[in-house]
Amino acid sequence: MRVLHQIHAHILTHPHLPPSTFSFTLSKILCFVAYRNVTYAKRLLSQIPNPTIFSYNTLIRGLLSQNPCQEPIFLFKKLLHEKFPKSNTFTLAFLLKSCSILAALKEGQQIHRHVIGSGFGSNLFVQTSLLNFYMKCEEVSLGRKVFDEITEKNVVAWSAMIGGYSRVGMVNETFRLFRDMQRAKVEPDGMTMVSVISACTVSGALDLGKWLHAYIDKKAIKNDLEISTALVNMYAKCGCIEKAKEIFEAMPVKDAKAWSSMIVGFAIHGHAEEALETFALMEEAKIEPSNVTLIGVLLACAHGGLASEGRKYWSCMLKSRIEPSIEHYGCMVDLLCRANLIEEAYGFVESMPIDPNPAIWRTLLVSCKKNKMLAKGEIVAERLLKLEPLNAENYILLSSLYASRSDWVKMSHVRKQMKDRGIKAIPGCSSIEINGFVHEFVMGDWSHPEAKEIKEILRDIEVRVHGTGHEPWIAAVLRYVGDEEKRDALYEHSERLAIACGLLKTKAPEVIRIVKNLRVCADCHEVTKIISRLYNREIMVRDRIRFHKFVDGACSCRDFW
DNA sequence: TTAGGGTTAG
Repeated sequence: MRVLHQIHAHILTHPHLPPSTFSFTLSKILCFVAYRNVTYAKRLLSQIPNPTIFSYNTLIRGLLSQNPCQEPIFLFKKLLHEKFPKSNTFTLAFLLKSCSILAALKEGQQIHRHVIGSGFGSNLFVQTSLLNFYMKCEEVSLGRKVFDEITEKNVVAWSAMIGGYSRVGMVNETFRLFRDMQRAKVEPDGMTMVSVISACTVSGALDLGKWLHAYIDKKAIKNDLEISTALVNMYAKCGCIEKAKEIFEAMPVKDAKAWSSMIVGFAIHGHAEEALETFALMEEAKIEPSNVTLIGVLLACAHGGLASEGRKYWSCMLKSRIEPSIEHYGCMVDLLCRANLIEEAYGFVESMPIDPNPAIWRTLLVSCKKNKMLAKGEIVAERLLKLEPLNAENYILLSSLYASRSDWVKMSHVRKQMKDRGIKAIPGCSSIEINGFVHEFVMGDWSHPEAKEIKEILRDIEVRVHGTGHEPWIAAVLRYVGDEEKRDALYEHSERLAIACGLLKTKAPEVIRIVKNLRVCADCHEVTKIISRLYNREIMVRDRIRFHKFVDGACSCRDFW
């Protein structure tokens, strides 16, 4: 920067330079400066007489590397208003990038209209930026339309579309497009692979993930830091923590993201000690922990029941450069609640310098319910319902708190409140990958082509589980129906449909791997334990919070979740 | 005379 300042000063003090050289040199300095110091870049731009579009583009690109802001859009409006200099494909691509960062749909669509009007609609860079913008705004069909209109699709265009599908969770579309890309004879690169692996991570598609891993080796795609991190994350989230560890240990270079992936992986598997050992090794390796690393560490302490260690890491964090975020506070509340330190957790929430979010109040309410703390639970529920009056889960929790104390009057009052307000529960959704296809199940949805066979397996499960003396915990079902229907409702919980599908379509010793969008309910947890014993199958369930490994009638979480 | 689009740990 010092040298740049000197050149800048030299130019300004030599006004005899030809105007074109003067402008060109300043615009070159602007290039170097834009990423580092936007304020300085703006001053430079103001010193260039009649700056070309190149200089404006440089500034816009610099602004993109800063915190997300509307400034590129304001700058574009100014250019449009002044009609000079005219924007080019670079301007439009950078602006679309800005809109994608902000997920600014309206502004991006205005730029799209400008793209068409200015005749740049067939420029590959602009098209790729457009499709990426729509996908970041989760406008999937608009993004796909732009993609389909690209005549010469290169690896970047394919990757942008694949990455877009992956981000919005359209797993089967991600894989389908990846296969289309191969058919189109476009070779995927590292970035493409990271996106496809990430889709496996989200959906828990282990077999596809393993296939991709082999594909990377076969095609000799450079197995760099990003790919290795994606693989560590994929194996950990697909239930293979040992394989994740193997890849992680073989990595020659590890950054904070790689370390965090491993730590979070151990944490969600309930391997608290290994998570903390890994964190200690990270510190030894002098890699600065990030905010996510600390979330992993606190998560590990919470799931491992290590309250005092958690407090220790918390106070270390307060002394560090990491600003505790709402997620960190959430982890601490979870940690204290799991250790049944509910009063301490409540005090902690009361003293938070930032407003507690619904998730934090819900954690407290779950604990109050578990410990049948009615008075405290009512206070917590009031705060929660004020913040989030439309979430069915909150009413279900409060209702089961009353149920746990046999307060049927208050329980039915909550149910009525829920009914009057027209609040419906978020449907549970579970998935299972079989032969490269992810089957999704929503509670009570029988649209699966093999629904009849799945129903037969469910009936078999019901009879056999009943034979062990298990009584369904029907208080978990909040519906205005008789007990029999409630029993049926439990048997139609999405994870049971997915487990039944796994039993139908796979054979032992293959592990049945399920991914669920919500937490596993108490009855499903109990029944899955029984199924693992009765059918002699290992069942892995990844719920919203963590992994459960069911083997021979027991769960790896030791019923602590 | 200058430059560009796609990924990555919660």
